[in-house]
Amino acid sequence: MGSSIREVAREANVSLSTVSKVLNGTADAKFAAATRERVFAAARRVGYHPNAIARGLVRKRMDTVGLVMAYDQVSVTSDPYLGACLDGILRVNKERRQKTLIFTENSWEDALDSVPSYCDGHSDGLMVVIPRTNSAIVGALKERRTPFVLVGDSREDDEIVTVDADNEGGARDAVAYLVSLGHRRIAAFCGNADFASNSQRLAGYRRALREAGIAYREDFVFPGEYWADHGHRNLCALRERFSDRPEQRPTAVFCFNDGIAKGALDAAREMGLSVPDAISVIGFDDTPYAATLPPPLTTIRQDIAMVGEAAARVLLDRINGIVAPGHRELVPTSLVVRETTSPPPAPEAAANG
Amino acid sequence: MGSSIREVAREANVSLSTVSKVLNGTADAKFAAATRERVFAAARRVGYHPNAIARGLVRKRMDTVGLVMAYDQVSVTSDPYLGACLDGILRVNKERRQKTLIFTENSWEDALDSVPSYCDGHSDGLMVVIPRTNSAIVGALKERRTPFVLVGDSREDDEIVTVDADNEGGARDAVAYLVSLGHRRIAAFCGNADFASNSQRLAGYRRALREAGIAYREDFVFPGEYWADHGHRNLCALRERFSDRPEQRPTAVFCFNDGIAKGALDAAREMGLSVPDAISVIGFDDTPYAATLPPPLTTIRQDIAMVGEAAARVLLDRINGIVAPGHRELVPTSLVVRETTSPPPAPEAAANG
DNA sequence: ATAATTCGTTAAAACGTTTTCATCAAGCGT
DNA sequence: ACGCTTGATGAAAACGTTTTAACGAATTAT
Repeated sequence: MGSSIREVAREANVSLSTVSKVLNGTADAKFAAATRERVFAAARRVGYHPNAIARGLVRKRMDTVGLVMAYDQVSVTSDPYLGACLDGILRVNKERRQKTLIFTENSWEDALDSVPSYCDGHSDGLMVVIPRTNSAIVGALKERRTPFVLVGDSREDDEIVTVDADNEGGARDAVAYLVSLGHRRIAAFCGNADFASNSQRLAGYRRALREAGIAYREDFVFPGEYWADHGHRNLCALRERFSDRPEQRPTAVFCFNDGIAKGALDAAREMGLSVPDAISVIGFDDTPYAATLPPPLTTIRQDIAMVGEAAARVLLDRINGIVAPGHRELVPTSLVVRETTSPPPAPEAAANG
Repeated sequence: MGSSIREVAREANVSLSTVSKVLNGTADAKFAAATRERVFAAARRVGYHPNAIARGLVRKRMDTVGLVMAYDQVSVTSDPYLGACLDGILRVNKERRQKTLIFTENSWEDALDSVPSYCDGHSDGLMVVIPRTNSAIVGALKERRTPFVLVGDSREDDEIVTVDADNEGGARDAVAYLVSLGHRRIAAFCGNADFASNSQRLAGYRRALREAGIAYREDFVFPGEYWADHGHRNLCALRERFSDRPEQRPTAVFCFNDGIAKGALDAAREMGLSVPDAISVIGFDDTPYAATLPPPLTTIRQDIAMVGEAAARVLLDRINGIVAPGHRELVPTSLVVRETTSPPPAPEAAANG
């Protein structure tokens, strides 16, 4: 807008290329101090600032990265994951002088249709926040040249780069902590099967058991969704399932998120089951309300803003060729011990001791 | 990226311009059905999608609008205003097929330096979320050609367009409601003087008094900031100021936001002053916690997501020349009556009746 | 004194589109 | 038959930069 490089050139009595090179500090060409001064002065005089589009066209760089989010109803206020992620992304993009372009869709089908538009050269790369296992969109993205990273997914694929919280590691830590307290029979209350996080948390659960030399039991694993009522329902189901053989009953349950844990806590209270004395409960996410539950929830904290930061950083490195395809970045989680976990009840402790 | 219009032209055996016109459905030129079919087929075959940058360069339109936010610490998660606003903006931009470009800054000084970059042609227009009265940035924006709207400001200026909640109207409604309950002596607990909302809420306060034929009294207006402790402090100051003439004491207080109201409520409780029996309190914003305060707060609701929607809509209309400079859009507020307001205590009622 | 190098600068191509204007053939009215 | 419109297409300019390759002049080396 405003004034073009032409006016600067005319004003400074030099050629277009001279203006461009002086202003960009191009290394290969050295100009006389007088010339440079003249160019600078002219540029200032006419209020020149380069047009990003023209520059982008030739440079094939817009210093802009795209953020693709597709939820049923995208809302950064109502979805704490998106909000935190966005915060992290904005933070590093600002620091690295990148503009952030936002694409929101109501569904992944919509997103699939929009892939060509994401890859139209406007963004130098894409961050795709995609908590569900969704192959169609990934396939479509692979076919285009625009580099991208998957956020909230950590599938193993030599061609793509992913950034995610270390769901498997976190789950492993959760279960290992229960084991360290003396628990041997640990149930798992799963989330939605089509969420990438779900399979990873399940993998972490199995790994912890394996590391502890505890056999994996199908009947300790309860499918569900990432909602409180599934936690409630599954604790009931668990009590029901082992009603005839209480000595077989799990003494602890690893809930795949804090919502499920909350539901389980509610159910326990209703059944008169004391937590953690009768049964230990551990969650995942460390959502804000985890600390305020009765009792305050032991859980695994994942810092989503940090995931956002990592995503932005990795994408930029990918664009610049520093990170190669196949890179998987995991943001560490941490165990937050509160009041829903304790050693298993006495009979169990005796059996173990 | 991918394939350019050239390949399509070659593939379809037509000229560049033919491809462009057929694909864009340019009205002025009519092509033979066979030709069009050939072009479409070729485009599909080579997976052609136009390069947004090249197109933008000639069209001078990127179908992209910029969002400028500068807070001490920009965070859409921690600042409910930004988050809600962003939600609204994203909603209408998606609907209107606009990309949203986000610029965050740590301060308005930084933003001032970045104005040229905001106006580099990358965005067709800007939404500037600027709650404080800040003339420097507005002046800088005015000097450039990029159209912009101010969000969270409603200054009167023939050259600029603004979008904001109707702070003045809401404040007027708040005070008018107190008047309708029978109050005649109504105090005002103000927010930060440099916030645009503050002067408008003050104006609304004065207008309501004027409309009710009540004289404006300097000693009823308490300066402060948009924080709870200022509400606390000011209620104490109010009691102190009128300790020697209780019959002159305000019977109600209009707090310029819910935080201030919360502080006032706390102070009243500490002083053993019953709300609303001894004194009525009304807030502004209807923040989520307003309904959970003891007692639940009567307040003015402002729907910030709607402000965001209006901002996006108005900016687009401005870009398209539908809205002219000088336009001021006010998003209506609404009174939410809860339990902190009632008619003034008996002596006052007797004096009035 | 001539060739080779360096220095400071510029002309022109390129980036991938859209758009303006020109072209050519065919149909049409007179 | 002749100019005039209409219909279908293409050539070339434009958008505002960056970049490549080249230029002439001045300096240095031979």
